[in-house]
Amino acid sequence: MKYEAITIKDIAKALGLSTSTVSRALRGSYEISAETRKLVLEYAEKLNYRPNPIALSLKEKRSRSIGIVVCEIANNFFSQVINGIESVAYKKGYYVIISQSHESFEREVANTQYLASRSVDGLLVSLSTETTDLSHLGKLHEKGLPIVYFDRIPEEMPSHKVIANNFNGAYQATEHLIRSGFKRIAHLTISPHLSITKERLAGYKAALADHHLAFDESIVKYCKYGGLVEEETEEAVVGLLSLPKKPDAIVAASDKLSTGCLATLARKKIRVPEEMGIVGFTNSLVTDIFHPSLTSIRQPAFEMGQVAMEMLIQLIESKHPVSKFETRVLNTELTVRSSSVKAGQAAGKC
Amino acid sequence: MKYEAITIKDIAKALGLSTSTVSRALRGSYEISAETRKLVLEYAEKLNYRPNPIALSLKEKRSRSIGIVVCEIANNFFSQVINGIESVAYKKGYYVIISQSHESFEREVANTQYLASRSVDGLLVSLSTETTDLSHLGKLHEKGLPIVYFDRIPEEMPSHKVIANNFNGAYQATEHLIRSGFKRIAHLTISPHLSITKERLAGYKAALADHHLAFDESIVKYCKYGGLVEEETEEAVVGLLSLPKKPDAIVAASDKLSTGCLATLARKKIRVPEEMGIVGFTNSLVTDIFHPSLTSIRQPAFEMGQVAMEMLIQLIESKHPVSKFETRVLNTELTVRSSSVKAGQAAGKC
DNA sequence: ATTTATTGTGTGATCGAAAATAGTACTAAT
DNA sequence: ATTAGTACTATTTTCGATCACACAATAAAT
Repeated sequence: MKYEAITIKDIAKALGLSTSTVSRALRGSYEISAETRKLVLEYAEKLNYRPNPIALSLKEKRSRSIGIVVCEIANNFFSQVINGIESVAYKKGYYVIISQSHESFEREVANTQYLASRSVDGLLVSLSTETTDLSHLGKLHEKGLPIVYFDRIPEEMPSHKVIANNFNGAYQATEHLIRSGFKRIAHLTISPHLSITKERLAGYKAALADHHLAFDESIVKYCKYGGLVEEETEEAVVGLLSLPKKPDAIVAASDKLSTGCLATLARKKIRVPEEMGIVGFTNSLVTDIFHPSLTSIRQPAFEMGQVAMEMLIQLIESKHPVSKFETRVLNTELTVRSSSVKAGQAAGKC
Repeated sequence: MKYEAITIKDIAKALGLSTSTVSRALRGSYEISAETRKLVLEYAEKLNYRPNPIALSLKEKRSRSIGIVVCEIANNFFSQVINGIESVAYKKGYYVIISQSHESFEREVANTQYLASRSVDGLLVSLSTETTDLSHLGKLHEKGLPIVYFDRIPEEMPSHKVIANNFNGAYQATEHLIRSGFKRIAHLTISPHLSITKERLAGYKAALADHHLAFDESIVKYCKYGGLVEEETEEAVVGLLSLPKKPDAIVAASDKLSTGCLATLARKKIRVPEEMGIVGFTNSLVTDIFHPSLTSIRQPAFEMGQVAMEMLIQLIESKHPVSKFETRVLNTELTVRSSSVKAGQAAGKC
């Protein structure tokens, strides 16, 4: 059972022309007579002819499609990034193939290989939490496949990159909690080797230092799968709660960690923000209707997707091999809601 | 700048063999001597040879990949369905290409055309709200492309289909509100011609009828884009609130409608459930931490994806054209939380 | 009348892999 | 000695589209 499309041969045979004449007529080549062109175009239109992209890919070694590799699409941040990518791709006539690694290194490798061999013209990649070995991407880069990294980037790879200002985001979050009167602020974050983890941790530390609070490694909790596994978040939060010197606030470094944290605290009947303040990195659209509403650091996800796609197109369409690479840093945005402001305490004041 | 992979020709040249010998050796054909086979396999292994899927697709008119067409991936329900699809596809060695229509008929047509011409072996489709003309799908079906529809299905198209028991879901939701003491229950739903809208509306009506409540068309609000456009939901809810005979509860028919409804009520300072009860169709994982926590009808999204993919594989791998089609109906699940239960009122009793 | 442009169209190679077909070389059977 | 059979390997075609090149027909220039 297979779908059979109309080919250039069918048209050629039907009109008694050669395939190359038909091809040229369809592409509007100047060397074809107006009559023949009209004949071919009308017939092609009637039969709803579409050139076979597979054959074109094979011939031209390009496909006008690009591949996306992310850990999960069931995630506000990534699905918004993808929408940004698509908005630019659609305008420029590129098709987008989305694949998920589910935070598995093996799946990430399989996906990048598949996409590359499928003649995508370029890749947009955000690393899985498991990824430390980058050779699968290094090899593709060496072979000249354009790659732009976003969000979770490999520091040492020479390529265009787009990230949020994670340092600033975490700094803002932490400082906001300090100014709201919290004294012992924990950090709930992802796998320690990810770029975003390091950047956010650095911002968190800097804010503590600038406000003369001691950094305490014991209240930094790393969730290997960034909240993808629910129990992991619960365990981390419970771990914080059972410390002898309990924290009074948490900076959560991702969407799932923020919601997982809120949910765990609710189950444990910890009142937020009275007993525990929270600021979360999240791109959820429903932070308003959380209980309590969640003070959040929002990343410019849609914009990140747009910028990444624009950079990728620039690489793809560049006539010369590009060797000067750029890292774009986009600003985050703090929105104060109830989860970080105790009653009677005005936020923002010192 | 293009990625160059190793081909069968490179191997043939390097080893002084013909391409067909290499091809057969790689495929383990019996007619190749053990020595030659070993030589080729080892060399191919060393160079990390991978057959070019584009060339294979062109030759064999199949690609071991399938296409998904949904309106939006930034949606709990659909991203969970996709995960279900992927879980089966991965096991069976199929690749998955995801595309979004963003509720636009035009994009849906473009996506299906593109996927078909890219030699996907089959399609998994959930219609956009704009779609009424089905000829793009009809043509592909006639040409023998296997298609399985899920969730938003075209009733008249002969094909396998998977849906949730939308009638029952809406019936349960409505009946639960009635039993919780609500007297005038509105219905907030999607575009009227979608299958899910009709099924849910029928369930809603049936529950009203069975409990001797009158059906009132004026408190059924249709949101053309199903909540994709925020203002639309707000407008619908405000419309309900400004009626002379205001409803005291709402059954919301989708994820975005449920959260949009909660958010609008919060902004308007309407207390839920005291002034307005809500039950929402949603697959959100964070219904617990909504304020108030949201009584929900959950659809078996992951399972729906699995079933759809299994059905599609069955169509693809069938030796004979399939003409007997099946519609699988999966059960929904009602979880009672605070948004539908007034203080002092036990839910579930009559 | 012959040569030279110009214009329009056909032939065949190409992309990568697979397979139908065609050899070749050798052994075994008659 | 001739033929049949076996065990390999090579040649060529195929998939759909494009393009370099070849060539034919006509018109214009000599």
